[in-house]
This record gives sequence, structure tokens and C-alpha cells, in this order.
Amino acid sequence: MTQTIPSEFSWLYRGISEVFPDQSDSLAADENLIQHLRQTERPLRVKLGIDPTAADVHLGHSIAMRKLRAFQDAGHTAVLIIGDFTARIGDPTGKSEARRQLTIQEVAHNAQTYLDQVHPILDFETLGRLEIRYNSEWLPMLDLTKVLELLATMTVGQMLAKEGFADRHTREVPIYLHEFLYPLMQGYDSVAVQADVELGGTDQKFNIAVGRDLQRHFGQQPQFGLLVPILLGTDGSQKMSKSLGNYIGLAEDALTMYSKLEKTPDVVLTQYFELLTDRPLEQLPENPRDRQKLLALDVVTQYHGEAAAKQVQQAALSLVQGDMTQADAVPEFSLASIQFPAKLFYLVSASKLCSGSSEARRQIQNGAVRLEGDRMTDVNLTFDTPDPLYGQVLQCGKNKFVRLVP
RNA sequence: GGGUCGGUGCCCGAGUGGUUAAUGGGGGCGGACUGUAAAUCCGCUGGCUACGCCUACGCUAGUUCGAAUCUAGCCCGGCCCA
Repeated sequence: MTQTIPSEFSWLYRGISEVFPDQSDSLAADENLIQHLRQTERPLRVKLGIDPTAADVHLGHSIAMRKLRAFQDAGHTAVLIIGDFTARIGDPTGKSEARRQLTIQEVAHNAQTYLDQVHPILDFETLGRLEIRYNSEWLPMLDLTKVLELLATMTVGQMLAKEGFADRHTREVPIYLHEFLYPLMQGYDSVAVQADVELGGTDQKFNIAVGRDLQRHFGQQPQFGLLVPILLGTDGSQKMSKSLGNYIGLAEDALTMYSKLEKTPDVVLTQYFELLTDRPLEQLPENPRDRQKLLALDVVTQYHGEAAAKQVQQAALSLVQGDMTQADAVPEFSLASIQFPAKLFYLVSASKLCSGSSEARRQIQNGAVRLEGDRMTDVNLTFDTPDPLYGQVLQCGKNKFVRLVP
């Protein structure tokens, strides 16, 4: 994007990877998004599709969502599409994982938790700014005649040109035929909701372009594509994803979120500021450590409020120094369900600080577990009653804490 | 449908009858260090309220005192041919 961006549209272009079509010198409203925005008489319909295959939403999902919010604030209509139909079929993209079919109930549940988690980001209140649609409203109604019509708009060669497919084809990883239907179904969503703009990650370019083709095919004005970068994960190298474990979930408690963010690797720090906050990039602190703290504070504020963010910042500072006076910011774990006498490793496991009791044993042996700041190394240390534990902070590693309560 | 090669723990990948959760690498987790991290060094890496018991090498039956390793059938995938 070499065009100079008018300041009135800086919100639109912050952190954007690509806009298409983008004839920067064109005054035609169907080729230039800024012209389109200027000349339109009505709020634009801005589409964003989400995939309710998992219950967890993370910061990587949030960046397109934040852009959607920016459109809402500019007076446009966010059309959030829940891909419940596509999810029910099961997206086999990527590995030859078990292509588990989700049940209707699972999808509905996931969709609801998804909406709960993005609640802090989007404007749910203002009338006319949000439209939530499910693609099961229209996709199951397509009969084979219609499906053939969709299929006939594309060639195998065009499909195989898609990044993921091309790659898998050369690596001899299986590609199933119904996967070819995915871009078409997603594209048809754009037709169904008459989208003016579709948001998505850069990996969505192909699918969004298919949407344009289909809209044209059905006599609609093709949508604009607005691509946001793929957020890198907390490892600073691979894209943020749950399966890689390098993610920060929107539903995580404030302390966990903060302690993950405050160690954001330097290489992605600026990107995080650009994509996850509204802070002007010229005004960041010099010291990288201060930047990390500011980032953590900003982001946690978005999801938990300013007061909680500040409290948790203070707590994180003290906790790593072994100061337990800040224990009130720590999530609580009730000992009520524990049978005493109980051994230390069981407590660590039961409180979910570790994934299981075997893991808990190892962590204790590795010296990762502390109680009230004191390192515990005896796996079989037994507590006969819960009484001495009440109010104490149990810790595993540097940023997993739990306060034991009745 | 035919031919052929192959399916091992989170991933890749050794192993081809025998104390053994199964070499090695990656990743992950933890410890030390540091600006928290990264880099580096070190440790851990199937599960289980555990000095014992489960479950593991595509699935199911066999052969064996004993199999991830041998046999048969089945399932799944790659490539070539149709």
C-alpha cells in the first residue's frame, strides 16, 4: 500500500496486511475502498466468519475482531457469521487428524462461548451495528443443482493453486474432495449476507476472493477483501494457535494473561502493539521491559478492566519475587473436593496446576513447586488436614499460581 | 479395480522375537542465568492419590515361555496403472 492514507481512515489501515481490490489512484468506488467508504450512502456490511470448532478464542482471533469493531465505531454493520454448518462437517485442513464430526449441540455450545469471549471486543449494544448469522441458515438448503452451479465456477487448477492445497499436493498429503467445497461454501456466505467487505487473516485471501467471484456470478457487487496479519504466538515464531500451545486465550484470568504478555518476545512486541492495542507506535517506552509491561497492561485492560489490570500487574511483580502479600489477585482453588490426608503431588494435580498427577510429581522433583514461596521437593509430603493450607498460595513454575481456600 | 510402498509415543523418525514405556532429533515443561524473555547450560517428558497397578508401536485374531518386531484377515494412506 503505497497510497497515502487520509487521517480520517487511519483506523482502517492500522495493522492491515492487504486490501483488495486496491487501485490506489482510482476514484471508482468499486475499486478503491476509501472511495467506496466516502461515496456510500449507507452503512457497509462487513463480514467476518468464525469457526466454532473449538471453545477457546485467543488473541490471534481478536485482531480481525478488533478491526470489525473499528468498522462498527465508524458506523458500519458488523455481520458476524458463525460457521456452524461448515464446522459440523469438520474441517480436515492441515494434518490428517481425526476428522471428527461435531454434533449440533457441540457447535451450538462452542458458538455461544465464542460470542461470550468476544463480548468485550465488539459493540453488542448499539442498534444496527451487529448482525449475527449462522451459515446453517442457508447452506443446508442448497440442492445438488445449486452445488453444481457453485462447483462449475472454479477449476481444479484454480483450487490447487490455493496455498494449502498446492503445498499438500506436492507433499503428497491427501486432499479430500469436500475440502474443495470449503472455499465455495464460505464464498457463498458472502452472497447470502450480501457482504460489502470481508475481513480475514492473510490465509483467507483465497476464500475471500472466491466470495467475490460468487457474488459477481450471482449478480452482486463483489465485496472488498481486508486482510489482517496472522498473529504470531508467544513463542515469537509460529502463528498463534491452541494446538501449538503458544496462545493467550481471551477467557484467561487476568493474572495468567498478564504474566504471559509481559514476557512477549522482543521480535513480536511491536506487532502486538500494532494489532492488539490502539496505542500510537511512536510513543512506546524505550526500555523493552517497560514496553512489555505496558503491552500487558493495555491488553489485560481490554478484557478485564483497568482496575484489575493494574492490580494484577502489581501482583505479578511481587509474586515472582516470592512475595505472597499479593495473593488476592491469584485464582482460587477450593480444597472442599479433596480427600484428606492428601499428598502434595495430588494437590498440585487436582488444582490443575499440572496436567496430571504424574506431571505433578515430576514438577515437584524438578523444583518447580512452591507453597507460600517455599520450594517443595518432597513428592509424598502428606497433609493430614486442609486447615494449615487455607489461604496459602501454591505455585508451579513461574506463572501458574493458585490460592487454596476452603 | 490392479500393482507397489507404507501406517511407531505431541511431531519427525530409529528399532525388526527377549531385562526396558521403546535409541535419536524437534517441540513442550522445569531449574540456573538475564531486562521477564531470547541465546546458553542442566534436568524432565504415557497414565494412575503410586515403592505397585494399568495402557501403549493402524485394527482384530493367531504362532510363541515371550512380539512393536513372525503369520492371517481387515482398515487407512502415498505413488503408478485403469
